[in-house]
Amino acid sequence: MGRPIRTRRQATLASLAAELGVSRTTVSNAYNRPDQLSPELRRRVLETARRLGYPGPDPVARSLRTRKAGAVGLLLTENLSYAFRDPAAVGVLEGLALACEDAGVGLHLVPASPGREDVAAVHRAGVDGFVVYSVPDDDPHLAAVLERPVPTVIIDQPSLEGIDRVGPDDAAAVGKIAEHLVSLGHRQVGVICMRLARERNDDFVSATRQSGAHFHVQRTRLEALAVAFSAAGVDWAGVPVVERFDHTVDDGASAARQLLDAYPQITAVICTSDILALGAMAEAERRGLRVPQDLTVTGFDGIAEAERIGLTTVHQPVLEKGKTAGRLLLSSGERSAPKVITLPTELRVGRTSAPPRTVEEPWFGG
Amino acid sequence: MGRPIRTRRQATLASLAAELGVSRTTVSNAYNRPDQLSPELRRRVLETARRLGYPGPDPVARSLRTRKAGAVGLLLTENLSYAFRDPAAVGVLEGLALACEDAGVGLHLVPASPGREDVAAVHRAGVDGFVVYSVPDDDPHLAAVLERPVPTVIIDQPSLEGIDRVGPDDAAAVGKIAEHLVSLGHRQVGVICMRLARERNDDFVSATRQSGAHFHVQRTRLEALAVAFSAAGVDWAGVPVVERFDHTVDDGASAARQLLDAYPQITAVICTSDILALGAMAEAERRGLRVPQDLTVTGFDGIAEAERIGLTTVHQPVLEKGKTAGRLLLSSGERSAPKVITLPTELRVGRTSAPPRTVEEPWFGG
DNA sequence: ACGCTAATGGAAACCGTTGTCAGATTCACC
DNA sequence: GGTGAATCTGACAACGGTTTCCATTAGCGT
Repeated sequence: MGRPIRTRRQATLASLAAELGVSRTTVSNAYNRPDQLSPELRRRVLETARRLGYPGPDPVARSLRTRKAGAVGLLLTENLSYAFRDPAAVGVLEGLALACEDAGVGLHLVPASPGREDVAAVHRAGVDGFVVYSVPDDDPHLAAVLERPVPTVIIDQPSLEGIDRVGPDDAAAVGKIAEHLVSLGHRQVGVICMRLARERNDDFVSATRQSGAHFHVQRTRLEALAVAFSAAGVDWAGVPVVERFDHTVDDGASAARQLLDAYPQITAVICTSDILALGAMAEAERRGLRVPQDLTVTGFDGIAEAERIGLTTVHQPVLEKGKTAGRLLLSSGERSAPKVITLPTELRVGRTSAPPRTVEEPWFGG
Repeated sequence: MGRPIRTRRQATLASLAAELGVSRTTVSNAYNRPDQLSPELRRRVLETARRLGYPGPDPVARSLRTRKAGAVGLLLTENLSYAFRDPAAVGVLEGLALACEDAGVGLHLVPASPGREDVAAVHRAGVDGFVVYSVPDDDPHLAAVLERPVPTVIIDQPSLEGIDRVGPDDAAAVGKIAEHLVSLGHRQVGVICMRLARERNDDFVSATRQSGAHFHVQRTRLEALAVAFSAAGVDWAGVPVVERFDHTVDDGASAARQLLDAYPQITAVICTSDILALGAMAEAERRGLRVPQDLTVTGFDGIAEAERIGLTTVHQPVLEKGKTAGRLLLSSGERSAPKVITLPTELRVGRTSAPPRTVEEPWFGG
């Protein structure tokens, strides 16, 4: 047996029909509408197809004719590794893939080349719709997607007029963390966050860069922290924020180092992701700080590893996020009003947060 | 501004040409060959396109004509979550995605519906090639892929005639683990492995099931273990092997429980993945066994979390695996002989393996 | 003025299907 | 053997582009 040898020219539906002495319609029906022709003929068609090495109707031609690509596009952040190394992002991906699988459609990862502003890939993608996840709000790829005449759902992005959207209640979630820390007595805190814009800045973050951040989630979280701490009487302008462009445990560690070197009095490190928090914990250990006795560390996302080590974090339903987006997109038939879906988050207090050292004595000056 | 309102019928290249009073060729050239028409005319074309809300040439029609889909298909195991929850699999995915990004082509995840034997998705995928990863060797989807007249690369699969293949030197890798354990003095070992076939079996594995496993990697690893331990004088038939269909930390834990309940004398648990090993460690802790003093645990894959906790494991270059497969596929121009690429692995001894308790005394009865 | 070359735009074939609709064939049944 | 119903089949027109020649025009040196 073995696979058919691919000689010169591929067989087509037409050539198959000619070989059989039937019309193209009949061959097409043999594949797509078995009830439209006799079982006997169908058997003959399929057998001849096998003999001729005809692989069945060409998917592209079919798509053109039916105006259905059978796939949805996913536009991810420029840096793919960023997405794949973050379990939270992978969770979204998984949820989306599951929704697609349920619907029997493919998931097409659009190659959004980082360097060149090559939007062509967006134009080249044969898809019936797009999901856009975690790209900066000024990304040209996003603009290109919006120009395509197909339904689109955005995840974790600022609202766009007329576009479906799904995201967690980020502000509320961050509020829970802040409230937790404030109630524990922390007043000297530092923040480690992910990239805020497309330009690299592995350093402390100025106020203007904070408020001008192009990554919606990060901006929202920082703003919510500012609000919550200000409300608790902490001067937000005095709270150091360290940014890291790449999103790895090592970067979290180096950020923590930078933060604690400059502000040793800090009692709590707030990280805007669990991955960064893992790094912060490693750095704490490296410098002999006990967590949580000497230093409180919090994360964000609620990834599995965080749970295993007991990280205090805010859990968000990443799988649901992807699934919901997928379902929203795939169900977008003749819906009228665009939908906005907000998913719940949950504070999970672990073993990495405790009152600050200086508060160990019950009375402290106020 | 806002996005163009999609009234009745989409503009097409033809309608745009008519509006402009030029030929379709010219409009097409405006997009694809700017050097073929005057800048002035091109500007006019593009501007009119914007005005009419023409989103540029239809990708599907283009693909049909050019016979290039601009995407490669990825056929994953039936159960998507299985793939996404395993950092090793995600690493492969990442590598593949990176290779695709470099080449500017999309990555199309084929929805291989678990239940129904719905091979149609494979036929429906408009792609220029396929990568097949971690599917059982009797999977109908795999057969369907091989029937498509496009190049294919398989990862971690048994060799197929005429098909490019990339995989780690699994047998050698396992040999290193076995050798390590044997040299530490372990003779009473147990094994925890992933699913061996498409039918669920969350239980001990018979010899026939072992040798008849349809997942190539798992079968290879078990066989290599058998060889290595037999060579060391251990009767492989007496070594218990527990299988888990799902691939989660919890499943690893439950497998370890089942194993240790039945064989408390075991001194080392060999897991065929790090994820399972993490579960085994959790179970050891639960029953008060110290690792490695009371129990040695080893994994496989070398995922990041394993490294962080110091798991003894075999590291395989998962990212490279995906990248290599992608490059192989995308470079398959007029190559003659199919290539087989074997990637190196490396034993990483961590803090979870040590000599067995009973060997603490230098002399022990033989 | 004249021919030659380069630049520019156009006509038509083709990519491989699907879907519609009308016509052909078969068939059971009276 | 006639008749209508049921079942198949075939012709043809899209689907929305790309690409290979060709034709025209413009530029230019002499």
